[in-house]
Amino acid sequence: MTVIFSKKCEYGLQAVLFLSAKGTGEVVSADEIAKRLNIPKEFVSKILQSLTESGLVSSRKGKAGGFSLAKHPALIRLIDVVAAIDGLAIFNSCVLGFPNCSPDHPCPLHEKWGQLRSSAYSMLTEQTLDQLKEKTLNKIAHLEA
Amino acid sequence: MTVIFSKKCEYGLQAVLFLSAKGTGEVVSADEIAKRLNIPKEFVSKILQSLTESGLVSSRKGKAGGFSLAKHPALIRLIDVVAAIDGLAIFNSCVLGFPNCSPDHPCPLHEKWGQLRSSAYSMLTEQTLDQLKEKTLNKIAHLEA
DNA sequence: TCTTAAACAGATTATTTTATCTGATTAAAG
DNA sequence: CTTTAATCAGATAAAATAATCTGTTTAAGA
Ligand code: SF4
Ligand code: SF4
Repeated sequence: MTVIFSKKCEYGLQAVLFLSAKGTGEVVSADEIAKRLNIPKEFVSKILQSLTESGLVSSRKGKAGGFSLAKHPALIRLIDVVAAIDGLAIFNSCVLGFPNCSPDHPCPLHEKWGQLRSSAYSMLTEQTLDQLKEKTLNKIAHLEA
Repeated sequence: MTVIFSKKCEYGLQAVLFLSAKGTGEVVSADEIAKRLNIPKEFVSKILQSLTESGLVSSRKGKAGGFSLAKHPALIRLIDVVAAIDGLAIFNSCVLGFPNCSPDHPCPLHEKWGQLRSSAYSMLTEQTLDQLKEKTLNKIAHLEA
């Protein structure tokens, strides 16, 4: 198998997009998130807890508790979520798994891959949650299909 | 962690690049490959066996046996190796892990990610082993560093 | 106050991926 | 013909990732 983001990170991104689509202040329970996104409840709960520690999400305990975004969606970039969960190592290491990735000792794909890597990084840095609200709502609406 | 290719695939690509750098006909033992690339011998051996089944590599048993490319390096594209090991699912599925990836029900990143995905695919399709010989040799030479 | 529903913390299990082992087969070379 | 060094096949072990469980704390609302 080939993967870009870990499951943790995928779920984290989905959940955070969902929270932003719900509205900035709104508190949503892990249970609802899990049901709407069809992902394991306990798992997404753990992930959101860790994002709470990272300061991207805030949580409220007790009945009617749940999670919400800790900042305005315009201030949360996708890269922030990725950095918090998977880290940024991928943007600094070799596609081919060779050690010592650097322009001094480039691997055979350095030139071409480096460009893609930068593009991906730029994309994740430029995209903020608010920009994706419309599309997120649309995707979630058709999720059962 | 975040990954593009599995370890299997990384090692497979490295090994195949190494074989091509060695010269088309030359037979190299798994032992030598493993030592030069600093990867587990038994593992790379298994991987090359599977690539033999796929028809990209050919093998010779017995003393002085080993592996060599089954075709001219100009005829082996990187995508062929990836397809044989990791498969092509990544080029057909959602970065965010949403189900039902398709232009009909695009996920929030579809537009931007789709472009990167295509670029990556093109790159792997265009690059053949022979084009990377020089750079591979150079990388391997500095591998200990 | 009591019940209920939530986050939270930490342990545990399950699954997948990565790596190793064991023995069989094959072929080169003395 | 025997030794040696290799692939190969299949089982096994180790590590990482994904998922679940168990119990505690917290707060809302009846
Ligand atoms: S191509 Fe070279 S420099 Fe680029 S990631 Fe691979 S090893 Fe590193
Ligand atoms: S962006 Fe949409 S269409 Fe593209 S991979 Fe993700 S779900 Fe699929």
